[in-house]
Amino acid sequence: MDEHERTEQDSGIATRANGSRDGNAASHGTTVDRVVAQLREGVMNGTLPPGQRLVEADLTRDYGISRGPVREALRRLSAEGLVELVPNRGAVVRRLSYRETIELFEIRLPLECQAARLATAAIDHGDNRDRFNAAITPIWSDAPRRYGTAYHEENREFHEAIFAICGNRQLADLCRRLQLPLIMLQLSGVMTPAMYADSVAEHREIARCILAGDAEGAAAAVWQHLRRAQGIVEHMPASTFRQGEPD
Amino acid sequence: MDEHERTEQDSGIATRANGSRDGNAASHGTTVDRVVAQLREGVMNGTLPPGQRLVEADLTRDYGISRGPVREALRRLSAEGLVELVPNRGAVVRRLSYRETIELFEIRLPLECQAARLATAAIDHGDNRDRFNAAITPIWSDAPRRYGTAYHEENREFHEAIFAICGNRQLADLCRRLQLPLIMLQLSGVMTPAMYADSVAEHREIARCILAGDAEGAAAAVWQHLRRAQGIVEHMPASTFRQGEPD
DNA sequence: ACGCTCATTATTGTCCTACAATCTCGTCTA
DNA sequence: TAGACGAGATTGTAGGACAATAATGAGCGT
Repeated sequence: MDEHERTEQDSGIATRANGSRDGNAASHGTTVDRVVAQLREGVMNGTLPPGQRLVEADLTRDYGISRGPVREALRRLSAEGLVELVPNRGAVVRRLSYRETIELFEIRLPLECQAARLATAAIDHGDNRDRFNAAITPIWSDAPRRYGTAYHEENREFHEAIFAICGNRQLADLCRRLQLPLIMLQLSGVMTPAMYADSVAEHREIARCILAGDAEGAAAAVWQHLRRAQGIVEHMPASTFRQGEPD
Repeated sequence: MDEHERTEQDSGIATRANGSRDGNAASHGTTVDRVVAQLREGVMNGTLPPGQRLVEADLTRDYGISRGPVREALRRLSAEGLVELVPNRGAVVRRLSYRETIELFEIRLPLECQAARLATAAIDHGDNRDRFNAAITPIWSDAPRRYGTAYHEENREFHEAIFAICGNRQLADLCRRLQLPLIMLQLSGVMTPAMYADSVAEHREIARCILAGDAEGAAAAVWQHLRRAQGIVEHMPASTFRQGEPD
């Protein structure tokens, strides 16, 4: 249902087409927060495809704000890794090269393992066990998984459940930022039902270890989970990635 | 007028890799780069102590530039973790709480282990072995270590040598950013000669594993190395850290 | 004296305009 | 055809202005 009806404006910025699922940011945020949220949303839901240029002048017009906040929003998204800033050339929605994608997995692997370890250690602090159980209920469902973004969402929420109880806010933030980048979206496009099944089984194993207090088991399960995902990415068509690596 | 852009994601820029070997921004960098470099320098050498306020108006005056670049420099340093941005209050040189410090170690641990693994795997690519050997020669010296910043520098360069050959630029950048934060500086103030000896011995063990191709051994050695450093930090006086945790 | 409200001040957030610096691209020339 | 060149597009920076917000301190009543 999301069309490519972006042929009217120069840079096709999603003015208001998206249904702003996270309306909270718009409420008390500053102008910059609002713009960052909207641009992020646009990138995540595909309205702003990788490689799309983000011209300051267009953004000031589309959002009705001045260049100051626009520039700051772009820097912030750049720090998040969602857009790329080229000196004197402006910002474009980031497009990962094959190598960068693998590099991100090499970072996520040990990091999410650590998050799983810490989550296991903290599972009985406060109401962590209850919150964790509540957050991961979907993974126990035997209903067949829906394709694409639907499962992508279940996956994201499962990992988020781990970050949420790991007790290390900086680690959690870092993991979230590394998960954002759009590989996941592209990933959901090439997954087969069998792959979904594998993924769900791995989620269950991870959850089992965490709930049982087996930190190293959880870490190993996360490692295996991400390695398999990395394997899928490695077999994606070259056209998925940005070409022309330096080096 | 010309309407041939934005047809797809091939808006031309995507293939433009960053050609900037950003060795040192001071040379041909933009205004912002210059300010960032100077402020970073000030934070690292103690001219700007933790907690020091960085008021935009003062900086515009001191550096003779307008507010735009000043603001951008502060955001960039904030992304680096060197300054803290408080809404409507401005920027202050970051001061880590005890908990934040521990959290950073929990991130560095698995990350630097991974860097050591990757470095071991890449030790025989290109001239990595030669470069690595050249960079770590100081650790083999039997001369007694000098206190304080002198050893701090040797330590930093040793870890840098690992990052440099690990083959994962994003991981290396991340590790560097996590090392920056000023714990290390404060750390060098409380170390005894025995601690220096331990640290050097651990460096040698790490180097031995990497050169011998023992990835897991190197990872384990890095783990132990950082755990010991973390142990030292845990026993530092409370006054070292920022008080008053949010939460 | 004490605590509270309220004006004052300091500082950031945003807008505006303008110009310099740099990049892109089409055209013209040799 | 290759290369120089110039026009247009876009970012980088300057400078001034005002609004929004948080810290400060004075005055007030009890």
